Amino acid sequence: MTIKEVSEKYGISPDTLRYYERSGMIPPVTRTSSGRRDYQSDDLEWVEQAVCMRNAGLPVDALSEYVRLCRMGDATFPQRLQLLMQQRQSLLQQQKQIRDSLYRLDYKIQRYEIAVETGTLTWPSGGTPPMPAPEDAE
Amino acid sequence: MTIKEVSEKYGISPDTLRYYERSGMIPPVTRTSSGRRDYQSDDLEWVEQAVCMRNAGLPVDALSEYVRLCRMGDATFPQRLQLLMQQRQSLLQQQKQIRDSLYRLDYKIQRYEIAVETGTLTWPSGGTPPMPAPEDAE
DNA sequence: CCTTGACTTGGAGTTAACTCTAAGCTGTAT
DNA sequence: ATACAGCTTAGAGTTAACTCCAAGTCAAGG
Repeated sequence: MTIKEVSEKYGISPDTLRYYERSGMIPPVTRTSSGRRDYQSDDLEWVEQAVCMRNAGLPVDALSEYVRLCRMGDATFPQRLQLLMQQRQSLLQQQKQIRDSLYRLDYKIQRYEIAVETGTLTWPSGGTPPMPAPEDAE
Repeated sequence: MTIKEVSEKYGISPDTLRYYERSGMIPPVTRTSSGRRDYQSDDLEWVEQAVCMRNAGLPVDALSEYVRLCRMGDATFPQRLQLLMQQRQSLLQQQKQIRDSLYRLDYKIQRYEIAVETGTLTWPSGGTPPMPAPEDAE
C-alpha cells in the first residue's frame, strides 16, 4: 500500500505519516527496492494504533518511547506496562475534565435555547453554572 | 483577590492568567486605583469557566469569541448558542476518541500484566487489539 | 527615605505537532 | 526517450498556547 493510500485510509496527510515514522511513533516502514514506502499489514497496524492514540491526545514522545521499548525486546515488558498505565491515567483524567466541561456547556446551552426564544437570559451574563456535583472524589 | 492568589486557587500561573485576559478569553479584570488586578467574584467566575474549558481542550479563540459575543449584548444570543453547540460537538467527538483509545490501552495492559508474569506476550509484538466493537454509529 | 518584592506592560522565546519547501529520484504513458 | 506525476530526504516554517524577560511602578517594612 502506498503512502497516499494509507493517508487516505486513515485521514492523515502523507507528510504526517512520514513525520510519525521519523519521530519513531511507528517503526520503519517496509520499502520497495527503490526505497518507497510500501505499507504491509503489520505496518498498517502500527499506523492505526498511532492514529488512534494521537486522536485521543497522547503525546508523540510517549508513543515513540513505547515503540522504542518494543524494539528492545521482551526485557522491557515492565517498562511498557508502566508507560501504558501512565497514559491510561492521563486519558482518564482528560475524560473527567471533558465531562465537567460538557456539564457546564449543556447547562449554558439549555439557558441559551430559552434566551433565543424569549429574548432574555434567565441569569447574569457570566452565568453561574451550579457546581457539577462532586460525583466521586479524584 | 490578587493575581497570585487566583493563580494558586486555579492551579495556573499568573502569566497564564494575564495571557487569558490579553487574548480576550476572560473580560478585563477589575483593577485597583494603581492599576493592579483585583479579582472580584464575577471575574473569578470567568476565570473558572476559562480554566474548565481549557482543561477540556477547547481552543482559546473559541472562548475569546464567546466572550466577545457576550460583550456585544443580547442580540448575539443565537451566535453564542451556535458556538456553544459547536464546542459541545467537538467535546463529544473527543470523548469518543478517548473511549476508543482507552479500550485499546486496557486490552494491551491486560496482556502486558500477563506478559510481565509469564515472560511472554500472548500475541505478536505489534499487537492486534480486536476492533473496539462499533457500539453506535457516528 | 530607602529597599525589597510583587505587580505592570510590550514583546520575545519556547514547545509540540505538524506542514511545507527544495532538490533529487523513479515508474509509467506517450 | 522524454515528460510528468508521485515518491524521497533534510531542513525550514507555522500555529497554538503558553512562558519568560526587561524595564518600569507601587506598597509595606525597617
